[in-house]
Amino acid sequence: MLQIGEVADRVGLSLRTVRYYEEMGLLAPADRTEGGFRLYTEDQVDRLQLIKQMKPLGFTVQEMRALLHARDVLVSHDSSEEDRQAARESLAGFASAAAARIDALREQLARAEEFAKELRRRTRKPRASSAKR
Amino acid sequence: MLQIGEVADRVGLSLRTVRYYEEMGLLAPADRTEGGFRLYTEDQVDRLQLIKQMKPLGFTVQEMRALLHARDVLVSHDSSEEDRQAARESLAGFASAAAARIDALREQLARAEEFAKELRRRTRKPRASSAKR
DNA sequence: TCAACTGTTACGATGCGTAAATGTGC
DNA sequence: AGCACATTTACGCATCGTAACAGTTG
Repeated sequence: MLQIGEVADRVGLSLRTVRYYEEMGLLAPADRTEGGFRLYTEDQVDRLQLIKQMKPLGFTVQEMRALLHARDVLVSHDSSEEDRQAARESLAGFASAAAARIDALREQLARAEEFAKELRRRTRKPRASSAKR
Repeated sequence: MLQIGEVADRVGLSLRTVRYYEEMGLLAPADRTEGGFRLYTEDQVDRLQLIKQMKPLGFTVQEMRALLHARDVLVSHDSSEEDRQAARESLAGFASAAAARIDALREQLARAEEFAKELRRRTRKPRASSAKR
């Protein structure tokens, strides 16, 4: 069982963020010490990693909660086939959303590269001040 | 001279965003009508385009203001050589920051793709329920 | 007992969205 | 005169950062 500091360190999130995700219902600590310190299992560290992977794709916390719920249903061994089916559909939705966002990211990247290039161009001191433009 | 709606449309920003950037000191309208309507020049539209290009790289509004200021110094014909030099250094800093963020974006993209793939994998209904894991 | 860690609470920053009530332009 | 467009003001939201102050752990 790990304390929040260890967990945050390993996943690369701040304590605040971990607590925030808890507040938002993404993951509650498996246990607490007598004094109230949060205690986490390795599984929960994985869950946090998953969350951290989703974030850059711009999913909101609510969406992440939904996705995690679907995952939970699929992972659990005692969920009905209907639930599983719904969960799979939910995941499929997220998968295509993720694909769309990845495309957007790719476009962003391309434009950002253009921009950076332009920036470097402006940075170079013009030789003979042949003011073009 | 264009009104804010035209400008926002052409650049692809909301009115709110344009006004917000003004509030933050990124660009003031070149003029106003008698009644107070903001009026912009084509140059200002370009400036907004530039701002819009920077945003995806995660620069804060303050950073954008600094970068735009540096650009202004370089573009202006009556700025001292010291100012120009400082501006070039500032731009160089932004250029390397941009490069770093582009690298980060690229990494994000790669991980996002992994993630999406994983998501699609979970989505497929397992054939004979050979519960692996 | 001390240092390092954690707890809760709460206010702040960023970047806008979104009304509400009103005025302007053509 | 009408209707689209604009103005200011202001509150709301997501996602944390950052104290402040107190308690816990080893």
